[in-house]
Amino acid sequence: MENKPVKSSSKTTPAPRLQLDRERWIEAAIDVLARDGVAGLRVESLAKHCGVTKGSFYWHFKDKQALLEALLDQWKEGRIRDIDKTTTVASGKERDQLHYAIEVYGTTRNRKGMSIELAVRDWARHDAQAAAVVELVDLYRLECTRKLFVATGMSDAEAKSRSLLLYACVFGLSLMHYSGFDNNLADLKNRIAERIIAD
Amino acid sequence: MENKPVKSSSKTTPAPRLQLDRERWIEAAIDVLARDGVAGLRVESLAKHCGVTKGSFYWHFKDKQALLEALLDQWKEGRIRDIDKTTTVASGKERDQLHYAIEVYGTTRNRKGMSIELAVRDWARHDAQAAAVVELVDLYRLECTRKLFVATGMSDAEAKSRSLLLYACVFGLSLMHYSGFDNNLADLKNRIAERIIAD
DNA sequence: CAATAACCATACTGTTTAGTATGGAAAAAA
DNA sequence: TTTTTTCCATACTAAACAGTATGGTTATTG
Repeated sequence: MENKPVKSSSKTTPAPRLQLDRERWIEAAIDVLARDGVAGLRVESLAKHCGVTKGSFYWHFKDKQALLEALLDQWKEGRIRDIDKTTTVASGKERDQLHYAIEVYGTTRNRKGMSIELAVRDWARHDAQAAAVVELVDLYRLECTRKLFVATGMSDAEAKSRSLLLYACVFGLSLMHYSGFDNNLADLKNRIAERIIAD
Repeated sequence: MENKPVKSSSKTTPAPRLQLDRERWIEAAIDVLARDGVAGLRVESLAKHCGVTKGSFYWHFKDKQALLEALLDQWKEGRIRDIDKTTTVASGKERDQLHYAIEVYGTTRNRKGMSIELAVRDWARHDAQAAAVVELVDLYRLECTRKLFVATGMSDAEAKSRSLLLYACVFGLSLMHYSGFDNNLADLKNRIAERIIAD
């Protein structure tokens, strides 16, 4: 049926090509996920996007559900890594890092990442597995920034509320259409960041 | 093709049944929208949900697109009415009303309303028409709460940033899975609300 | 009552899916 | 080189879907 990538069934070298090709499918799927959401994830169009037919797909994956699960897993791992990287900082620089955490998600360079984020969250509204992964990632995120806030001298309760406020705001902003609200959005964002982080 | 509801084609009484039945379809569609999102809106299942067949649907609507447009229009009108009701308040009570605006969306009683909100916003990510409606509603909302913040004595720029922060937080919170983050979520929410509203 | 319009069911068409069965090419192993 | 494994194309099935054509039923109007 499906191939366990790493565990080579024969004796000598574990063929690396297997996992690479599977990764290729997942990467393409993430592209589609970012652009069209889970509802837009169709096996045949995905195969077309990869330049093959779905005969290939059903060799690498048992069914569509298997791809979705691999997708969730991939996303989870990537997020954890990214959160670690974003919230690990030298002592004393915590406040700067919190500002950075707010800004990263707003930049156009991270547009695709936010699209995936929103797609997964919408997915989680109708799928228990996706919801579980989102919850895990959210709790990890909240915990990491909580520590940063504590390091700036806040009480634990206050740090928790700030941590929650920070991510709620980041995701909420990406959900809204406010470009016409003001002609100095940079100033607005600065004020918001200050409000979230400052004492 | 399609029936213009109010404008009665004959002479005497404008039959009220026409518009009522069309409303009935739209209401059912909003139910499905809240539960399954736009992708879950299928003509036949919707008809089943109404206890009829799709023969009825295609009498009331030209096609699926016509229903979607009616849906957006209905949502827009409802939102504007609700925003007016929520942000119109006696002078001096503005701060209380801002607190109320935050709380309403969080209550379980408004769970369906928030589901629709999120469904429409996800819809807007792939559809220009929906995006335009969301932008209109967002700007209206932001403007209304901006006035409230100004009434509490803030500068215009600060009021704008608070207004944006308020709704970003409200929608962002509904997007996150944080119930396991703390065992006193009420305290967390109170702190957040204070942070958004207080000087 | 007769006739017209409003409303809906049934029975189609065509398209798009997920998934299977099978065979064939290419590479690795024997 | 022969054989096996890997990998993919082609050709199906079955179901879900949007939309149409048509006829029947109920209510409304003349």
